[in-house]
Amino acid sequence: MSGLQLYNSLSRQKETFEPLVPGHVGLYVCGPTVSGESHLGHARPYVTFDIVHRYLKHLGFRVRYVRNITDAGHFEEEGREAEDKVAEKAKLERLEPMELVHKYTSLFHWGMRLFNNLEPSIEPTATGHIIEQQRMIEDIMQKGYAYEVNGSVYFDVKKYAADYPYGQLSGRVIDELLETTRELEGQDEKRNKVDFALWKAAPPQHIQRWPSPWGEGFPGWHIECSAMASKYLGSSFDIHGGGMDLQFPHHESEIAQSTIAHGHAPVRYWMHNNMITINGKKMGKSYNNVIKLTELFSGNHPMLEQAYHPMVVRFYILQTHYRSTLDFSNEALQASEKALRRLWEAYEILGGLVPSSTTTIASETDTKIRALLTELDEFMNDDFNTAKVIANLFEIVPVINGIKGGQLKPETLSADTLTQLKRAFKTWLEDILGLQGLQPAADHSKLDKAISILADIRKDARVRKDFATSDAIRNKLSEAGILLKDEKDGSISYTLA
RNA sequence: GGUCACCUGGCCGAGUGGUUAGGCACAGCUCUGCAAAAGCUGCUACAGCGGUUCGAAUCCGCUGGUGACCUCCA
Repeated sequence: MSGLQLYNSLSRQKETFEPLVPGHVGLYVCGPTVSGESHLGHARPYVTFDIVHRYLKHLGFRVRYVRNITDAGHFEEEGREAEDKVAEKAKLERLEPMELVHKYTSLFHWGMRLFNNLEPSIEPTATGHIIEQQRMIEDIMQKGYAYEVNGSVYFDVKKYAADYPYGQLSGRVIDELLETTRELEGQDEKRNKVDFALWKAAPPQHIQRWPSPWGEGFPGWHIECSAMASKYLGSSFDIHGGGMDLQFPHHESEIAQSTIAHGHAPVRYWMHNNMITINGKKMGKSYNNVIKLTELFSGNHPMLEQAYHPMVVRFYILQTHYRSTLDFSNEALQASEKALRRLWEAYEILGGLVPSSTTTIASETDTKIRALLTELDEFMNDDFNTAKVIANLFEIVPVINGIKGGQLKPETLSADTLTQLKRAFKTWLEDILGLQGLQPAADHSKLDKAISILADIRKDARVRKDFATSDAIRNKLSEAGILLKDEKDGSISYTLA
């Protein structure tokens, strides 16, 4: 078996992963609500589950990864009447709902691509599955766990809780929920405060609306995920992921709905990533402390000291375990940038190392490298501990640099280990962690030539001990953002700042 | 108010009851005309107070602090 252990939010412990269908994995992740721009906080689940996706593939599973686009607009109940988030924003921006949704979907995809997240297998939209959602609602009503009031349909949580275990995932106790003193307006229609809407009647001004057996309206908060997950992954599937903040009520409601509709719990393993915080507080719209991806990548935000490359952000996310909070700071991002540069440079250097012809008995270092590589699988199998994987890769960096810099003899590594090492770095950095170099892949051949001309002049000057000239060349290039390095072998290399 | 987490060295962060996580920063050294890079070395912490234990940052309790969820939220 794979030996993969993952933390199941449902049981609150690590469990051995065993797919329902051998060799196949069904993975569902709650996607974005495309009524606005994605921000740094949104980056976390999609990077996290991209790693899950990639690693499962690496283990040889065939993965069907479904990630929805919420484009129907969940309504909000804090005001007097339900209002459609999407429609509301559209009015402000004078856009058609579908136009708005399209714009932010595109922007979301743009961000995902920059993060080098693999595409999901299926990316279903809520608006594209109205029929499926209605069918599911009807089914639940027939089974007696939902009721209609004034064109809206609500799920009867109290009744459900009497017949099935409720609140397991989020640790809620139904009686406590019922007793909550919290008063929310516009809840008169519900039999109990804990009930949630499956279908909501659309007020006249509501732009998004669909005909239904209960009149014109739109789907409730949670039904889309259940309907689409079961359509594409089956009534029972392996892994459902999302942010911790979705555990309640979203995921708890999904479980209840699906359990009634299908007669059994929908998901075997629930995975939840922790939040990204900023100054210790969760980054979120309601806190008004978000940094949008466009701002992050451009540096155009009062809290940002500079722009951050998407790969830096990805790396920064991966340096922490996904179930820990991750605090944003310029210092942390900048540390990640330097670290990633060093790691990637070592990776490139590694590619150029050639095995020593000298045959030697395995050195201590050689043995250590092999051990470090072996551990990578263990770390990843232990609930996707990318932080430890990266730590081990960093332990290897001085060996690579040492061989290149001459501090270590080439025969320190056996040919076999070197081959393994090269393959491992490729596999782990590129395939599993999904990292890329920071240098844009643009064509630099002309720049290369220009620099090499300057480098030659500088070399001449140095031979003549005309250090004034040589230093001037280096310093001026440095001001232009081009850093020259005199290598030990007399060659000159450069990097772009 | 209820439920549940978390509190690690200058900063970010991993963590198993007994062994240096790692990164960034910093200091010294090697290399270098100088620099950069690289290498080596150093910096050894676990909120406080009790308890369990031969031994606890790691288990238990109390106190303090922070946060999340309970309402749309990744």
